[in-house]
Amino acid sequence: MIYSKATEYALNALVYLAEQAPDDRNGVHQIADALDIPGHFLGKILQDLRKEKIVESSRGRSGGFRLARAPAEIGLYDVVSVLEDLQRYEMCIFDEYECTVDRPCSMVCEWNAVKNHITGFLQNHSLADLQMVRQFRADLDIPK
Amino acid sequence: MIYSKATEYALNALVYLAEQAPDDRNGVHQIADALDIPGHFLGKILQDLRKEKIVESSRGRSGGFRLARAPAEIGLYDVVSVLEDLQRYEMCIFDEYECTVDRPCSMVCEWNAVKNHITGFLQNHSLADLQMVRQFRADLDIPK
DNA sequence: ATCTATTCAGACATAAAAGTCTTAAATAAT
DNA sequence: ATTATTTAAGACTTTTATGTCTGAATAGAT
Repeated sequence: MIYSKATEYALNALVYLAEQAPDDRNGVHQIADALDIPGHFLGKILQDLRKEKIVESSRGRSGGFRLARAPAEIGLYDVVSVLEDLQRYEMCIFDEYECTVDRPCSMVCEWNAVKNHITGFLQNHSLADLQMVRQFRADLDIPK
Repeated sequence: MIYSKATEYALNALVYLAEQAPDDRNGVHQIADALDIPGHFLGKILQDLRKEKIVESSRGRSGGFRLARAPAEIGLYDVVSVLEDLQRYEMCIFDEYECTVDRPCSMVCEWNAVKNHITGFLQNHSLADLQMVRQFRADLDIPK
């Protein structure tokens, strides 16, 4: 993954939630155990996602997390931007300078196309797309 | 920058060296001062680059660093791979699984195209290209 | 009402990245 | 030979990312 562990865990947890019945509450430990990722860390990540209205939670005995809306309505860009500083990807490969269309670097530096590709991918795909990928893999028994 | 500080400093330092007379020795402090980056840290980075034969060094009174070959012969992939684990970029956006052409993920997941774009950029460009970018910017007085 | 499972919130701990410092070894100039 | 300058190497510190723990708040079950 080119992003942090937090983003990786978030994407996996969200796909997990997408695969459950839409109204089911899923406990942090249930998710963490199923995905084999650190439970308390996932808890913090889910709280961040909750603040951005990507998941909903309820406390108490049968509490847990669920998606705040349908997977197709949850864009990857929105998810990733919760946990990553995507401003980084607006910088030129060369250094910290910003690289925009009205600056010559963007003409010379094809890096611009690369970073637009990354950002575009995130903007044009949703959780539903990721979910489909995982389903394909499961169907074909792609090993860990 | 999507890469680490070390990579950023390395690219800047190498472009700096490319702009000097080919046989000149350039001291770490001279480079670090010119680029306003931490001197001792740069020293370690240059040692890593030396071990990979990207720069040469000589000790003593009029010692310093210089490029081991012409800028056009120094590929960005070679430089970046010294300081980054580029294996990361072969992983699927979804998780740590490897995503290759003979696996279904690569057909569904356009992420594959994104990461090939990144890797391809590095493989198809050299220090000389970066140097040209910097020259353009300097000529047009692009501010910091 | 009480018990218990659960999230919430934040403090705490560990690991990795980034940066600093010190000392040794090499070499050119004096 | 001595000295000043420079890289080489590694220990050390700081900062950020990752991960853990604890206790309080909440709400369903009994």
